[in-house]
Amino acid sequence: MADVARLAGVSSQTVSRVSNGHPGVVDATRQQVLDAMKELGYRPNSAARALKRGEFRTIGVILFTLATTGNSRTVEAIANHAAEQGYAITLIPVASPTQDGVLGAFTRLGELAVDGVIVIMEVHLLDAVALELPPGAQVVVVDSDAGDRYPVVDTDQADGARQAVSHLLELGHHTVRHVSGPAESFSAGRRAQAWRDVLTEAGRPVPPMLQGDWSAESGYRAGLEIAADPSCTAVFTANDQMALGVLRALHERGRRVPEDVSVVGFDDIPDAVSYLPPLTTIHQDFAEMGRRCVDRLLHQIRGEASPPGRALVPTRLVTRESTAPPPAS
Amino acid sequence: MADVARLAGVSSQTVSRVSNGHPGVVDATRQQVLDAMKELGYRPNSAARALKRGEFRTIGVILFTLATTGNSRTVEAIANHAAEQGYAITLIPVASPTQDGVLGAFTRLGELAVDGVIVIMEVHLLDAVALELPPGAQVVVVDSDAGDRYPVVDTDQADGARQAVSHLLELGHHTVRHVSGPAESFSAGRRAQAWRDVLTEAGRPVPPMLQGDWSAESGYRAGLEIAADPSCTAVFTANDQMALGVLRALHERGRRVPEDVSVVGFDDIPDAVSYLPPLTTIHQDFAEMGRRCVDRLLHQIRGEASPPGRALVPTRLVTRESTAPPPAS
DNA sequence: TGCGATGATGTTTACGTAAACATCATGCAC
DNA sequence: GTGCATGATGTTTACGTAAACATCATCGCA
Repeated sequence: MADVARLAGVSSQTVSRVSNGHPGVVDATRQQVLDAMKELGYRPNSAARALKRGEFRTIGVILFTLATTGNSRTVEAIANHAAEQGYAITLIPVASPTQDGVLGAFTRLGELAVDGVIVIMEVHLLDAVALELPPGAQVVVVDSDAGDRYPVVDTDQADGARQAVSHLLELGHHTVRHVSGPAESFSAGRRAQAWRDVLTEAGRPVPPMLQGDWSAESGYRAGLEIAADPSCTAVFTANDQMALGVLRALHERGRRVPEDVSVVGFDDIPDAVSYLPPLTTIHQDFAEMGRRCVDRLLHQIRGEASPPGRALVPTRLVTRESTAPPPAS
Repeated sequence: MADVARLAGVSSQTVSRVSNGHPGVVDATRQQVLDAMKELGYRPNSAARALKRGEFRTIGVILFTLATTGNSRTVEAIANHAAEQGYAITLIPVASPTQDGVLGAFTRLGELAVDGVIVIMEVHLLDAVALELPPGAQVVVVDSDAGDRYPVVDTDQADGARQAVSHLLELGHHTVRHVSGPAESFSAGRRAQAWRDVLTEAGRPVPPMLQGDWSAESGYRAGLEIAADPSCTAVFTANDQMALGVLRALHERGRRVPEDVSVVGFDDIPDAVSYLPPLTTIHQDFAEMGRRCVDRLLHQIRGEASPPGRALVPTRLVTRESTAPPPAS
């Protein structure tokens, strides 16, 4: 910076003013400075900036994995929206969903250059360790059981699940089986609860729930059980990838979809339209989710009033070919 | 830090030594400092650290999208391995594969607090703009056409594609059609070239190539054309998601896989085993890829000798049920 | 016993920036 | 013409840390 100032024949403070777009610099001077910057290939040192300003213009995102489509799409949306707001995203992967893994991530996090953190993870896993945030850092939690401790940005999981199950009941199915996500997932829990609620409200029997882990493989295992149950005519899976596994199991066991069994997924990932058959599923608006996370966090960082409302991000049913009325039997 | 020093009754320099794990501090003193840190909730300020040390311990990853499975898995592997090395990952999403989008990303990048950058993108798109890196930042390019300008970490795309096509020929197929990735993708180009080479070397006809964009939807469109070509008995798609679309199209048109048509994908994403039928594909080792990217970049950052070899990350054929000998005809 | 070597700890300084304050020239009102 | 307001630019300082150097006590050995 000093070099630039010397070359432009001004003080370093004027260089600073130009580089930050402050007013009160005459055009001729500004141009001189800009020329000098260019000639010397000057880039402001972000560490020094951050030190002086007391903020990093960076948001940390802490999560277990990018392997589930929902997570990676959420992260992408967060990154895009944050970039628009002039913030960068730092990824904090947690090696494993164990205390050690989380602890390691948070130890790193404590020293990390972030103004705030978005947690895409079950909060109770955080409780296991002292949540040592960088001083002054804010937290927003995605789709989790944060209670009142942290602001939460939420998708309307329950409504989505209700739409899925209702859709199947309206088609005439007597009841619906559910392949849920992992027990520790709050989202999975809410989808399962809504499934139970709708059946109960409709006076239908609630068949045993099958437990998966979001992966297609786990869906396949659940699907084998479903295929072995001739009374089952409708399945609601907690995400699309598990639905893919269910479809495979049903196909292998000779049960046709949707003629014999209807299947509804959750997420509406781009691939779902290409499943065999194309999957009826609950569409999630990941972009909106990312936007809300970032907006909310920035509000907090700036100490502004509590962000506008706690409305849930809506979901909607997308009907494709994997659902139909039950067989006449 | 001064507060901690005061409370512990030592100098700030001793606090610094403890916080960085430097030797030469007696255990009793160290413990006092640690206690004081804990009591005051002290966290080192990473901006000041970075300023003093001249490095950020952060790697930037610049890419278009996390929506393709390959990208998100590569990023995850990079993040994990970087974390092991004490480095954080900053995501730099490029809004769109246009000059404006890339330019915007690089303008931000220029001011970003990173020691190096991993580019998961076609280099020729970077050429459109002045590649203004933070001073001293290093670059590693993934699977791209960087020529000699940047170090490249590469998967053995060509070998993978050769394995795929050879496998089909060995099963007895006369020739193989190819659904490629987007024209601007270097990886896609190499897979397509290898496909052409193998067919040519075997003295087989090279049928017209079909162009996709990595998405299942584009695979579906290509699949419809393939289904309309009764002479086609074998397809090699440049990734698994497009293979999913091809499977759907073939199924809709009543062409059985693998009895009528064999299909081979590329990537071996976890879902591929659950496709109908489970997909024969080329396995990529994304974890190894991520590791090599990070190692290579850190080598450069530290100014160490040119990293060990430029060996390609190997690929391997995973045979499942989507391939079989051609119909007797 | 004394002296140098060793190891523990303290003091000074600089990293690059931007806020706060100081200075200077210009122009306008009286 | 004088004085003062205004706007442009320069000077000083502090942000929190860690390297370099300085100091001090202790211990072993002649």
